[in-house]
Amino acid sequence: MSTVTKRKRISKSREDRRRDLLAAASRLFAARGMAAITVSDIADAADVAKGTFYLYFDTKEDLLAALREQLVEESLGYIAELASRVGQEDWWGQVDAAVDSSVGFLLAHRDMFQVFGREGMTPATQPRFAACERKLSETFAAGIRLGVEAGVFSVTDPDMMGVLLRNAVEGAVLQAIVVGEDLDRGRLVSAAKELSRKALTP
Amino acid sequence: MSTVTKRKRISKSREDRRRDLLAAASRLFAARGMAAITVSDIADAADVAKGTFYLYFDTKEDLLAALREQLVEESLGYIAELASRVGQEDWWGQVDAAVDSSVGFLLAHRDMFQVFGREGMTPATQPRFAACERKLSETFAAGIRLGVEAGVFSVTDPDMMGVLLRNAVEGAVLQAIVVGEDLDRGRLVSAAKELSRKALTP
Amino acid sequence: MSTVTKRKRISKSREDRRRDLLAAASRLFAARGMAAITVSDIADAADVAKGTFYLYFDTKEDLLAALREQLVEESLGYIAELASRVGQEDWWGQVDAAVDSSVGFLLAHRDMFQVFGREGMTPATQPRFAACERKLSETFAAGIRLGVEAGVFSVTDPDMMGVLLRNAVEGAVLQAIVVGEDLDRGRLVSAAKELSRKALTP
Amino acid sequence: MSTVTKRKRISKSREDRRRDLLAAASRLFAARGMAAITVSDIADAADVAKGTFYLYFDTKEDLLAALREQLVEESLGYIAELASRVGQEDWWGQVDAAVDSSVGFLLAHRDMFQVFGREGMTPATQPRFAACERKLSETFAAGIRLGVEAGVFSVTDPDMMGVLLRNAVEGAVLQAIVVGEDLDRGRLVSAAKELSRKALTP
DNA sequence: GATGAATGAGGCTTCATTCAT
DNA sequence: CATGAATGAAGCCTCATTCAT
Repeated sequence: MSTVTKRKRISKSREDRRRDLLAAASRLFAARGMAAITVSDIADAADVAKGTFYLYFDTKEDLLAALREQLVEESLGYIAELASRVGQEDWWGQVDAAVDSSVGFLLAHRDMFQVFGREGMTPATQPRFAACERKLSETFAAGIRLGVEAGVFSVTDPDMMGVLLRNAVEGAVLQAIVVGEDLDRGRLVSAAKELSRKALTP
Repeated sequence: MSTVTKRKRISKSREDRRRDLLAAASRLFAARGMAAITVSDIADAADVAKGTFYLYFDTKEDLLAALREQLVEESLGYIAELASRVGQEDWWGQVDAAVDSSVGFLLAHRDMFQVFGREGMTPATQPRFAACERKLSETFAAGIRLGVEAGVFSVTDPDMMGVLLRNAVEGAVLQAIVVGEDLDRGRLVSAAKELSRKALTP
Repeated sequence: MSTVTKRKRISKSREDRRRDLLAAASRLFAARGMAAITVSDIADAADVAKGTFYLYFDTKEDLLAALREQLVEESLGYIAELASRVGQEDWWGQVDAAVDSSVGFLLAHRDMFQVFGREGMTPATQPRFAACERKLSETFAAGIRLGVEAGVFSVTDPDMMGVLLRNAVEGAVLQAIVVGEDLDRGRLVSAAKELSRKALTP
Repeated sequence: MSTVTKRKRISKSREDRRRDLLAAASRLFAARGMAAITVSDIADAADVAKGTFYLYFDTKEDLLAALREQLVEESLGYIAELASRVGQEDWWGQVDAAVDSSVGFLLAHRDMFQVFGREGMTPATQPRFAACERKLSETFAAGIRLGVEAGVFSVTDPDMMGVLLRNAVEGAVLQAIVVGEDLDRGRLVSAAKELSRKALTP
């Protein structure tokens, strides 16, 4: 009598299964670090056999890429949304909204950022993210520049200020996520708004 | 396989050897990512035999820890230095100085930050760094608090503002380092000073 | 992974399906070598699902055996035909005919010989073929012996000469097949006839 | 208490170890067929750890290539030797000598021929051997042609006759090797000489 | 019957670590 | 001390075979 338990064969739609594997992987990566996770672990967590993994991804690296792509995709969506709001009437309201949505977005994808905010950004991997970050910074900068032109904001170097503000908020949230400490979201958002407003005030 | 190249037996002081290995490791990690570097690579780069590596470090993880400790140590030194300047007469000059030295410190240790800013911060590893970051934020916050008490600065939430400002500068520098793009240090420093001053201005 | 292509459910007679699979297999084996071909490849080439393969063969080895048996079967038929002509009046005509039909048979089954002339003849597999080869050599020898008794041929060791002549022709044809070079059939047949005749001449 | 037995670490010269591995591999391949043998089997048979195998060969395929090359090398040596004797005075003695040395060479390398006479000659692999066989046939043909020019031999198509005679002897020996039956070397050699002499006789 | 997603044993390969020289 | 060949655990991936639909 052995302890081996046979798995029930369950067929799922291709998309579902793929999602399961991606979700299992990001959960494990976030919890224990990419280097520590094997394909077996991922398959087990997704409740499929090891071989099944390879029905959905060519290699382990392929899954990584997919995870990366997923985050990039959603980030680009978020950036586009952000950009669409730029240049409306209420300039200071926009600043607040940008802070709010940034924090919201980061927290909504904490797992992914925990993974890629760290190990994922290997020399081999970062170009995709780098482009994304540049775009985000650029979006911030564009908003600031418009506000300056409209005579509402006043900044010496809008581009660099965009980079700094983005990193202030992003860094603070990620730090909290990675460290795993309880984040007082309210306090963070308030302080970030105060910082942003002051930064853009003439 | 592999081609054979004989090495001359060179005796160095224990400390020198150790330093060589650490330096080789951080260089390699920064260039190609931790996951891609083997003990062999490190030994080769330090121009010693693989076995020699184990005369200086118990395990590969041990070297990692040493590298980590090295960064933490230097960071703590830097933080202490920063702290020693807090509370002097010239409040705004202190702000500028903090920005200058932060950027300087980060750039001086770019390799290490490139390594640990990414993959090194595994769930298993971060507590040491976390403590360090907390200390740094706390030092910033202390300075701000004193300034507020002195009636020079005005901030609603000094602690959180410390975190935000630290991340603004640190994030901007690290982003540049990781991405490898040319950083216009002058512009960054100027913008960071502008941001810091505005943030603390009543 | 892999792109999905739906197949139409086509019902064929059991024998036809089996033949399709065998044909597909021998084609693939001949082209790319047995080791490189998977059950999937065979199923694809026969335009059926992988599972269908197992409705016609218990295992991959089972198909191999069937392929082997097929070749053995046809070889035995050919040998029987050869044997039936032994002992007729025109002795030298028989020699020529044997050469002609040998070359013809080998070329007609080039694929199979290309497969089994090589990898198929694993230690585990050859006994079936060995028996076949022995029978063929024996048939040649019998013909020679009769000719000797009839006073037409003259050979010291008919059995061994049968083995040698068989291998001369078979080897030359197979070499050409395996190498894939253009075989000048006419030249080969002429030379083989010259060799055979001289070998048996007093 | 477990049944695990530790291997004693024994260092050997690079060449010796390599030879051990090649020898172990060809022995196993000959006995059980290439497809059935794993790197583990080879390492075990050579009494080294699996990892050690990769200190001497990049991949399993690399060992195969080395084995192949070894056979090709020795074959070329043998061919060169054969060629060096062509065109001496005693024409018929040369014929006998060629038969003798052919049989000797084949038997001396039975293991290798048993391996490569079969599975090794995969579509991917044969070009190297093909060139070798062509060279051998060509050497035979050259000898025959010279004899014809000298007025000693008489053959219609020396090239093709070279191919046929080579295959007669080679095939007979290999057949015996592969099948594993006891070969009466004396009878084979005698018959082969008779065949060769008759083939070249005017 | 037919299908192809799912399974998991087993092969190949890497690399941290050990140890005889 | 230094060396680097040797070790073997462990990871990635393939593919023959099964089975729910």
